[in-house]
Amino acid sequence: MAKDIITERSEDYSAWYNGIVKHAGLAENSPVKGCMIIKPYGFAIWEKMRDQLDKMFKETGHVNAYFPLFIPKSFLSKEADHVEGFAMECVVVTHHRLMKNPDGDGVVVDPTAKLEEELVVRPTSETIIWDTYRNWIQSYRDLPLLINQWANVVRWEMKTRAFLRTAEFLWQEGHTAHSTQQEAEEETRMILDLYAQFAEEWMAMPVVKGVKTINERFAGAVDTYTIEALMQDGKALQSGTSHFLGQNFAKAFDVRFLNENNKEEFVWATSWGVSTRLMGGLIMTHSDDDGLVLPPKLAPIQVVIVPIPKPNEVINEAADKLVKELRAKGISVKYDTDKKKRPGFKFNEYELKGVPVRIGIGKRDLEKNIVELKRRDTMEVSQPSLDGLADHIEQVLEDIQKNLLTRAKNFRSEKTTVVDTFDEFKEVLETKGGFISAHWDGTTETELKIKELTKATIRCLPLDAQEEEGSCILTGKPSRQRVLFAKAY
RNA sequence: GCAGGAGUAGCUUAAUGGCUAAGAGCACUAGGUUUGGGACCUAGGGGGUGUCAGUUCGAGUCUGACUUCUUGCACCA
Repeated sequence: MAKDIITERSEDYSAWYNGIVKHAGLAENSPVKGCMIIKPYGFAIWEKMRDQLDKMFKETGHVNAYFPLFIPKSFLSKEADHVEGFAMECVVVTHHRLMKNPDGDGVVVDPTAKLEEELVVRPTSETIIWDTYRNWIQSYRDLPLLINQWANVVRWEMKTRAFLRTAEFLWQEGHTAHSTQQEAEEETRMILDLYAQFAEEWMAMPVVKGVKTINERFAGAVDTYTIEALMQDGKALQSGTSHFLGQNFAKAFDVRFLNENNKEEFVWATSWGVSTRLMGGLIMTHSDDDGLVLPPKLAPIQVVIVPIPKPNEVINEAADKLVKELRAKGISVKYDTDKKKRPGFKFNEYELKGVPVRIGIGKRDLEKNIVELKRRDTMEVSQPSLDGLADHIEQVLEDIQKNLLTRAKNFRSEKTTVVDTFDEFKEVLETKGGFISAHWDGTTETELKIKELTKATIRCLPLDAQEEEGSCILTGKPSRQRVLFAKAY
């Protein structure tokens, strides 16, 4: 049991989360506030996410490119809403040289090396990209332009938490240009579906697809779509966003094209992204008091084989055969032959790291032609036969993947409450948490008032919401559909 | 950013302002004995207490600034 190492969830959820990040070897703090070092095991998980998403982007016609980290300060001022949204958290480069401190040790900024134009470290790349697209787009024949980039961005946040909100984070940002509004809107929605599919099929993290309110939408967007997930502590996590940008950036950066009728038009744009924040979502969707729990599709090690009590010729033979068979199926497997560590230690360590399936092989097992199999999601132990074991393990991995999603869906259902009065709303929020489905009169004023009174925000207007006459829980004004409230990360 | 709390070895932590030996457990190294859920024995190595400055005969213990983490608030993708 890892309970001596990690604080239990019920005791202190934040401490538990930090404990997982630290003790599962995902990340650690850096000397700079809000920045983190992603360690090899954590990065391996991110790589799996990245590779799959990258594949999905390419399958839908996108290509990768890379735009620079530094953006001329003046670019940020071109789209009014966009500036306002990001101005508060931009890191600015003002000088390009250090010098020996004339008054003592160390180095100081050389005051004579001031930059002509200050540079902003990208908080997102719309501005540099649209400045570039102006030159790339002349005709409808140049469209659509479907580009993605994998990059780091910096947003100087006041309050940071590993993966969930860091000053620097890794993400992908797609930036597309289209000749019609409809096509751009379809792109926005297509990517939203892609994100949702990824979240559910790969992360086993159920999400609600929806539209953001005006108040919550991306600075510079016409519409922001979101996938919202529910964490175990009842708080929501915005896990990915896809924006229909209209012609806002095209106008700000003067990106026009000649259409088929030889008429000049501004192009239509989208942008969309998911980040290392997904790692936080992954942790808080599945993990438990024994450590990380990973869905097999994202686990760097899917199966670990532990010789009991230690490797010997007979056990090695059985293990090597199994390793070979599993690898042939594309399953990543580790045979832990470390003689210094006893089985019990290894069991705990791999449970802490979230390895989905553990196989224990001992002399007694081999005599009976079985092994010991323990699955991480349920902690169930079984004794499958050595015959057809690789097939069996493959099945178990699929089952774990499925079970994690089902479990998370059930949790979300239990934690989604429909309320019709403000008293109920507050009651549920305090005692139960989770998503609250309620009527809202559609005004920013009411939204902000509810936030002020309860700390809950409107996570989204779910896309699958039924039209339903009702009255706003706060003002009693008429409403046509329920929206989803929650306290959020 | 504001208000509280905290920073001692890789981790968890001990040490009324006082003998320039900052103690331990885990981890690490060597050897040995063990081995079906975090083994045990023996012998080792590692820290000058987040950083800088100050008070003091004397600072891990007190003061200030800075820095990082953390809780709450504010802010925010």
